Amino acid sequence: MTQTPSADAPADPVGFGRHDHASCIADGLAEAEARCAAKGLRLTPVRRKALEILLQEHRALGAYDMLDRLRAAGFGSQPPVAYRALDFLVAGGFAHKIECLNAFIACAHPGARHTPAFMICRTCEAVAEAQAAPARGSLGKAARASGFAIERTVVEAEGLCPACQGGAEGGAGDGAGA
Amino acid sequence: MTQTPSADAPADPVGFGRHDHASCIADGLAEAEARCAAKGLRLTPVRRKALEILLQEHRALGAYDMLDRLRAAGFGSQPPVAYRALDFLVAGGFAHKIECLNAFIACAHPGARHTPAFMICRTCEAVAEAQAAPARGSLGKAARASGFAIERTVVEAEGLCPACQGGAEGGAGDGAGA
DNA sequence: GCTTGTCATGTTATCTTATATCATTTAAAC
DNA sequence: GTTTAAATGATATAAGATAACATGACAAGC
Ligand SMILES: [Zn+2]
Ligand SMILES: [Zn+2]
Ligand SMILES: [Zn+2]
Ligand SMILES: [Zn+2]
Repeated sequence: MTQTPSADAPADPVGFGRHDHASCIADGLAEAEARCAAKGLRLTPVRRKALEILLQEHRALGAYDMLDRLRAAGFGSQPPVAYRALDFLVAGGFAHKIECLNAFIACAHPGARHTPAFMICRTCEAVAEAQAAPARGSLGKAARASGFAIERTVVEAEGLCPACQGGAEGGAGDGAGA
Repeated sequence: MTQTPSADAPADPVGFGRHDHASCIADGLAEAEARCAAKGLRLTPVRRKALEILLQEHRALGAYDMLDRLRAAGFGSQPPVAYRALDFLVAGGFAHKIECLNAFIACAHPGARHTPAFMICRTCEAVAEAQAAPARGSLGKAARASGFAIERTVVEAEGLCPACQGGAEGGAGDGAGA
């Protein structure tokens, strides 16, 4: 990674808009290799390939899509192959699961401890990862008021990415963003 | 409902702690009947029963759990029976889907237009619904910065409810709530 | 070198969640 | 009463996920 986002930095939603995507992939893989080496984790061929597949696109891939691609790359072809690789990547913080899609995406801020939030375009399926601080807003207020101890948060927003708002698919150019 | 929460009201997470649960059910059903009558929706027997089943507990029920109970109540026994009833309830705002559980729960604030947030206890599975304003916090900031138009948000927090924090299951009494 | 323990992979089977489709019934609209 | 739309019944299948067990790779210890 060429940047090291701090936990408090405003979100940097790569994924919408142009960027040097080749370096997304290269940086992501390099970062993963370095972190695995540092932490004693084993980035085996199938795990590395799974991460590379996720990094190739800024959208979420279902486990069976992943399985198809792993099979095409010469790895095993049974569901556990994909799920095990994905479990490793998620556990290590190299990928996230998008709950409302039952699908997986490479982490855009690896290395930093963070609570991700996702913006998911319902038209082109692009997904951008932002930083959330849900425990600081109204959710945190409700949790404190009721005595609930938050351990993990899922924050996902469905809507339209900039590129998909021009056409006939949306209508609400401003919408809930306010 | 005996209360009419405004969109800005701080969350009122019924579900943890004691309350008059009989009125949860009665009020929920009455509210649904009134709203269906007002909006021309048809709260058929199976839909009404499904809502009653959801209202009976402050936790999320899987579609197949729902199907079992509907079957026990004399309704059809095939998956679409449960999914159609649940789809109706969700579309009408009488229930919500908890994405990280693939399960459904009765809405605790029916009538009010709201963006729900859920606190889910990983031990006792209790679920409390609070109000979220994710578009106002860091997610909204990221959306505005990138031009993303939010249409729907999923906000779910996993953790420990007050009752489950005493025992050996947690440890982090303060934790991410801050 | 061989044993042993650990982790990863290969494979089979099964389970859970969800939807497509078509026939039939019911209820509203005219 | 006929038309029309919505809801239900029923069959089949798709999609997502895990349990269980056998096999293989590899390093530590002897
Ligand atoms: Zn990129
Ligand atoms: Zn991330
Ligand atoms: Zn109650
Ligand atoms: Zn609600």
